[in-house]
Amino acid sequence: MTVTLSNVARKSGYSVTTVSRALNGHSDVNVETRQKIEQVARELHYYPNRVAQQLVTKKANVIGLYSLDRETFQNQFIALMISGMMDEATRHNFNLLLFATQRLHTAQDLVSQCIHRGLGGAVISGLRIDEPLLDDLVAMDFPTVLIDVPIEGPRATYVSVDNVLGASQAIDHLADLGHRSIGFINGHGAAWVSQQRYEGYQKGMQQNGLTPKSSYVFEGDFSKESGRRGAERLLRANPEITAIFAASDLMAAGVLEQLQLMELDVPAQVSVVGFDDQDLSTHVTPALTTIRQDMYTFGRVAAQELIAMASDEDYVPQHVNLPSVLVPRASSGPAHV
Amino acid sequence: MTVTLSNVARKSGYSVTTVSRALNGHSDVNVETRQKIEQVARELHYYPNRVAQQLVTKKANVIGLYSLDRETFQNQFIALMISGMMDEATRHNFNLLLFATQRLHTAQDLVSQCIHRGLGGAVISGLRIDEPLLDDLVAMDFPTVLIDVPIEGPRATYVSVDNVLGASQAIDHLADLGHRSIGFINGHGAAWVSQQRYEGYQKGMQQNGLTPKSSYVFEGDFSKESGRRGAERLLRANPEITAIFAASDLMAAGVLEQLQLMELDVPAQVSVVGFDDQDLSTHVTPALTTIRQDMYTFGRVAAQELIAMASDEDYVPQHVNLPSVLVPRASSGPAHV
DNA sequence: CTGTTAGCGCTTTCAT
DNA sequence: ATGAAAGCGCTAACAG
Repeated sequence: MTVTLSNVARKSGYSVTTVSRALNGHSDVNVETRQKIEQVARELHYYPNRVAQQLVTKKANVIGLYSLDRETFQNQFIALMISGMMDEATRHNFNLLLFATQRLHTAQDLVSQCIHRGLGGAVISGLRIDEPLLDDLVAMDFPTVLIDVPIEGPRATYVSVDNVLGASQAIDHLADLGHRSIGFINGHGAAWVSQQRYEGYQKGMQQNGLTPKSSYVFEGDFSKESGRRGAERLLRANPEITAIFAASDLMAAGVLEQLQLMELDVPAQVSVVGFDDQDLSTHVTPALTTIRQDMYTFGRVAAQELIAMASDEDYVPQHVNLPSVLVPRASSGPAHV
Repeated sequence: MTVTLSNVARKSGYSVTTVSRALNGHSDVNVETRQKIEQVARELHYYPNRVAQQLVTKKANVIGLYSLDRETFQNQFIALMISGMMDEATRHNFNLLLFATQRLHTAQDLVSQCIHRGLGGAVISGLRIDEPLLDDLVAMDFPTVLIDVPIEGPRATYVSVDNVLGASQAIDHLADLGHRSIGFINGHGAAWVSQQRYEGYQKGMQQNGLTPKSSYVFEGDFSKESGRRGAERLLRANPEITAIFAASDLMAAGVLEQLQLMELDVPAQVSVVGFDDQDLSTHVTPALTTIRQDMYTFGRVAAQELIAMASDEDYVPQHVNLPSVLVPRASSGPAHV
């Protein structure tokens, strides 16, 4: 049924070894021999059995993506990342294996599983900052790239934007528009990015001569509903607020919804800025001003680092800081007087 | 470095064979022996090498997803499907491998590649109805599940909703609200679903005693922009139109945008109905009335059929018709008089 | 340049 | 109930 090397060998009259070398482009094969063999291989529709290849070379041509947060998986964030990883993997003749899991066990188990599945490395997304196995993981000599978790080691690195900068860009933008009372709706504290964006909010306020009051900050959980609730709270407690910065587009969409409910015009009465620049930011009304992070590139870069590590023992992984870009749209405008 | 069967064998004092059988739950192993072996395996953090397993059993525990349309990949449609496939795969101890490719070569090549990569079967999404290799593919004795392409064979089937019904449900809903002039913005004709939804539109009109004029139909391409353009055309050519049914939520979002531009109130002046029920349908204003198809379940069911085929030579694949459900929201209302 | 031999880690007859 | 031996399809020394 399936065509193997020895089929090609028999039909071409050469040994399995020679056929293998010919097909793998080794230099120690006669040109004519190679051509004949390639010809036969084509006729027979031969494709190397990757499984057998992998078993013997122990060189995995597979990278994996672990997505820890199931809900996360369903939004565009991860879809774009997968897309980027896929492109990069394809380019290097790697395959992409997907896993979703609620929780990771020990780092050792995780790594064993990966290795035995033939993975050359794994991207892990959705890890909480307080995840106990984090430290073990970096010590593990297994190529790992983390998304939005600041970990570095000889075989581990991470990809992120500068979230402090990103958040302060948002505040700068609003301050430039004359806003002085700026509320902040953050994601849940277990995410590293939340801590960073909070820091960026503080920094942004300060560098614009504004004092961040603690009542200006609401901790949401990245969901739309938490954005809605946050806007309600913030505005009820601080009627002077003229702008809200939400740490995700989805939460910003919730803010928009709540403002409409409260019959507050955006941006005439309240300006709103999100974070991510997912598609939904152009679907809502008004279109969201937001801080863009390019998840497709996250995926590409993560895969790139992983493949480099998997292919070269000595490759030293690089932490990659991707740019965060302010995308001004209709949801932000001059502060009313 | 990695723990193998023979490590466990040596440490436990049994032969590789026995250890293998013990760990695989064969009945011909002494209970105590099994316990001892399991104990050692646990201590050593043993995990079976899937690659080796696969090579010898030729039973692939991997299924693949081919996504043919790159743009498609980036929307929620495919992300939810992946999520569903992943859950189902995990449940059955299968892995999920991802591929994106612009075009497929011959069916034979596709299948060879899959087999040599160790795939037990593949889900293919984004195939055009006129794809030449379709016929070969079903003849191929390789487990295949197609998404939204009506193909059936001994080892092939497809998953879809009844798109004719879905579209007619949309028209029924609008007709019930008193609309008589209903425009239709379709997806591109190369998609099977477009043909079906067109048929459903016609049928829906007729069964409500309405005559579908050809000028009421616009062929878009599933993009938001084409929805916007469609609304513009339809309304310019037929000012009497009071409702528009778009064959995707994204196009419906474009319709909404255009109507706002034209200062037509939704739903007071024009009602809008979409198709899919993606998240964006609740992000737009007003929230979209739409025909829901559950892509997560698409993924689960597709994986299920695939795994059943891959695990059992004799399993006869079932075409699965998932329900389409009208989800009434704010974008549709009574026809104005 | 080409072939012989060995072995990756595992499962599976076939004996015992 | 357990073990010895063979082999899945391939690559990698090592000879010649």
